[in-house]
Amino acid sequence: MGKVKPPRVGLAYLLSQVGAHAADDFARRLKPLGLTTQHVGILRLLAMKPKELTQRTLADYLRVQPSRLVLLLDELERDGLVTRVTDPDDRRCKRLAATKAGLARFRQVETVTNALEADMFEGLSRDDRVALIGLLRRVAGGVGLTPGVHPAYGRLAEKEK
Amino acid sequence: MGKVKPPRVGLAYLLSQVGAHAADDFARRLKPLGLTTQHVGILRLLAMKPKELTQRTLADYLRVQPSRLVLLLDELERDGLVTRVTDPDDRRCKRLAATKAGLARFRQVETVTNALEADMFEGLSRDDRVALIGLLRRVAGGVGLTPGVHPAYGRLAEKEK
DNA sequence: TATTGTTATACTCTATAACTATA
DNA sequence: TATAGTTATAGAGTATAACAATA
Repeated sequence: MGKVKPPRVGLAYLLSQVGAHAADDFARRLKPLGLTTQHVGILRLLAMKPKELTQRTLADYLRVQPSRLVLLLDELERDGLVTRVTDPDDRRCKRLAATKAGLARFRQVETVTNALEADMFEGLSRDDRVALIGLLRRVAGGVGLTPGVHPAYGRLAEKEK
Repeated sequence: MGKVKPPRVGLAYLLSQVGAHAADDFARRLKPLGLTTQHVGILRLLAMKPKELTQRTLADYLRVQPSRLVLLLDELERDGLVTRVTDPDDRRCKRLAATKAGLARFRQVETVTNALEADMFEGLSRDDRVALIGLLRRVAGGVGLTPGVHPAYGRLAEKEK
């Protein structure tokens, strides 16, 4: 069945392959918590308790379609993790905030993340990990990635260039 | 508009973020060639001129659904990059091969890849790149990734575990 | 008239199962 | 009966445009 020799691939491929594995593994571990990576991206920001964060601001930052954000927030709100409150000063806007349950759920996510990293980088020493982080940060900075904003959110990146 | 402070993220997140960027950038550069990353995954294997490669074998190796592979091969065949020949010994099987045009197209892909890597890792020295490759290979090996098989092909990875 | 959030719609990608032809 | 390839169908994700409420 498996008579196929592995082809040679470059650094970018390797990076994308390992990165995709990390994302898949994370998504799998998130499932028992009833969350997707997109939910977590939202919770991660709301957990910092930013003031005056509206759906529009969040959509712009994460590069999600506002219409997509509606559905994601519907789910988070239904589970009691997030609140949407109409702004009294501008009744068009809704102020977003994480609930206590939302913050607690996010701490669970952090536990999941720690477990993932422990497994995934088991073979790497402390120094190795520091070196890897440093190299990746330099690449990320070089190509202009925003810290904490995952490209998978909006594939509109294609249009920007 | 952008009053959001960047949250702290870990190594796995950084990896997935940079990896997703690499994949997006590659897909963007592939578009003028009329190919997707999935097409390239197939071409990459066929460019090694393996003997007796059938659709079933390819699907198992790449972890694509056979039904999905049909469509991908339809496109590659329509563009004259790949041939499907019914095996005379077992008329159910089709032997796959890259055409001359297919091999030429794949060389163009390699040029695109080189350009991508030159841009993406511009800020890294030769030694940095070697170090990064080494670290990533160790992670890839540690989590059991198959060289040259991108997780994005089959999301059925979720079921295996 | 412009903007926020929402709804409706279409399109792509993936997954499943049913079908055919061969064995 | 089992397998290789194909087709059909349904589901999730994404994108666009249209819409109601508010400014």
